[in-house]
Amino acid sequence: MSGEDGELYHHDLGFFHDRDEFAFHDERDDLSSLFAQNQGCGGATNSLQDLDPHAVSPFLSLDDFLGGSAVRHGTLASAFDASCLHPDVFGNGEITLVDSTAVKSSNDLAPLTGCGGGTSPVSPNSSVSSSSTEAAGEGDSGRRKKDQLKQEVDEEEEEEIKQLKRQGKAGEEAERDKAKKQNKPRKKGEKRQREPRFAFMTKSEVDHLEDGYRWRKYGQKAVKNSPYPRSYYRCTSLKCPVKKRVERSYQDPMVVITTYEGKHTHQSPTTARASAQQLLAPPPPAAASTSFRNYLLLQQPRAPSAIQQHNANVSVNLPSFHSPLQQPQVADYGLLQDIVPSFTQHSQP
DNA sequence: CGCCTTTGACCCGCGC
DNA sequence: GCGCGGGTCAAAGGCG
Repeated sequence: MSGEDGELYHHDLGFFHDRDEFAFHDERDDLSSLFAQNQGCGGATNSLQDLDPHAVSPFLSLDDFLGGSAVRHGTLASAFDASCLHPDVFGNGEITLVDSTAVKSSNDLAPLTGCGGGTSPVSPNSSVSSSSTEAAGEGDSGRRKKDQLKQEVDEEEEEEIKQLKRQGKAGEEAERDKAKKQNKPRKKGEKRQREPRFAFMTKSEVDHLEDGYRWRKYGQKAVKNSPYPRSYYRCTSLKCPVKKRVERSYQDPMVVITTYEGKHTHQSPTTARASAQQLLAPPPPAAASTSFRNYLLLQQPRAPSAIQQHNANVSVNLPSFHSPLQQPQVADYGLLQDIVPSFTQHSQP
């Protein structure tokens, strides 16, 4: 991330930095003011956008991120009990703070994004989430272009590799050729679109949060102005484009910032298992209900309040979210069901 | 053996 | 044009 993106990040850090004002805040008053400050996140005021000149592009709502599946915003808002604090944590988007009571594990979080994580245990903690799409902004345009081109090229390259192999070229060599080519833009002026992103802040001692998917770490970079490195993960599933970045806040080492990018093109292993189980037997009525989806259900009746203090010391509301009473659309089930396998299986005690 | 992490090198875009 | 920083690649090594 460089250039504007970096700037964005720093703007965000302006928020992030200020742990006293942003994440896991303890002061209700401050949160209130914060919230008031940030109503622009889909609301009428765009103070944050004013703060951040780059954050002018259309936000990607959670709906958008969730593949257009009409996730009930109100539900999410309530569930996250969070407000949009900044339109662009890692681009342009929305942030939600997640109540610690909501997030017993990353398993509860990531499903929301349709992306997911590793296998490490997770401590129950508060989180912040943010959806974003840098495709809209100029922020990461460079990398975006590259990625887009890379994806566009992938299929062609694949064909080329096959041809090369047929021509006697070693597969490995062909792969390398492909890799090299991937870094070269195919056409001038063609803009690469970044996958939608969705970021969480999670208070956790564990960096890599379990979210039902399998990930392979493919890189790690030192983060400027931070003693903590940023790790890059990729979904191990074949042809699944989802990536995630995990970094620890240097302001609050307990805070892990996880950014998902892209949508899974497959079921999560957890989901698959759950589905299989469902086929075999009806879900237990009181199964361990730590699923985020479960939490969503619990929270549904609640109106998205601007400020609600929780254990996590975060409060929020997503101004852009619809009322929780709004009729859920069919799609409500679509991606969420995909990503939160246990949702329908865990009934309330 | 397969999968994963580590890590240095590399590429690219952006700002100066 | 250069340097910086973010993101990615891929070889090497570890682990079960």
